[in-house]
Amino acid sequence: MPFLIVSWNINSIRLREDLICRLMREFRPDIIGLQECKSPVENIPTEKFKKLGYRFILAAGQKSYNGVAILSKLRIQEVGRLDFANLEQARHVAGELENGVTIHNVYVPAGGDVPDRVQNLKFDQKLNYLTHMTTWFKRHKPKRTILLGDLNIAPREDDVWSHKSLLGVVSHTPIEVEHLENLRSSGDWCDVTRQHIPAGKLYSWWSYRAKDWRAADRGRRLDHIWATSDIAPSVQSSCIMKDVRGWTKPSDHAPVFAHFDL
DNA sequence: ATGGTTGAAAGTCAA
Repeated sequence: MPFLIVSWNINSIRLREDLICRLMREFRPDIIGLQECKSPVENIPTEKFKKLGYRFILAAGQKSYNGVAILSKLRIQEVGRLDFANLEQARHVAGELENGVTIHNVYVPAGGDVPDRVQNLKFDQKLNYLTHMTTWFKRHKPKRTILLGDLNIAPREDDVWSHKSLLGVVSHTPIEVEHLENLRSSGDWCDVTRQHIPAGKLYSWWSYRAKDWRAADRGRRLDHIWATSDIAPSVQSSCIMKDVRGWTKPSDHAPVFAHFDL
């Protein structure tokens, strides 16, 4: 069964409702994992999504911050909303498709500005969040599972516009990369985007602060789609839709796509 | 070295 799955940090699901509908119309993905919905679940607009065929909606929400959702054309049953480092923040929702594939949608804490876990509580929480996730997946030994979301780490030199300039910048520091690598090995995960595009600069996020984000092109690949090694070979393709970053009133993140054929 | 923008929501806080 072929299906197209997307991960997209939407930076407000209410403000971006029409942008999500445009993505649905233009690319017709089967499943969309959203992060930074910034809305309580009861205030998430669902009518237009359902009219476009996305009848199955799972969400974890809170006021103003964080928030994740899965919008799906395929029947999906919620299997958990985990609070990995006990932060009491809506950063995870998981569901299971009828073909037995489990999808974890995660919004890893950004971690603040100072890359020091003593000076900066938010950085400490980010690393703790990754450690708790790692422990959880080691215990649960996932199979036929997809992990996607804004992981807020760009692990490789070619995942950032300048490796040298960003070594001390939260999102690309060695300790974060090490934590992400520990998470990756926790479930025998395969980064399916890099499986399909093994080399070259690749970004999913460009700051709002640049005068011309496209010309400056100072991006980072913070958004990821992973699959366990049993289903990773069934990925036909993966890409980041950079043009979406240039749509009217965009999110600062572009959506990541993966095409599976299971 | 610094400041630049956006969003939620009404203060700033977070990214």
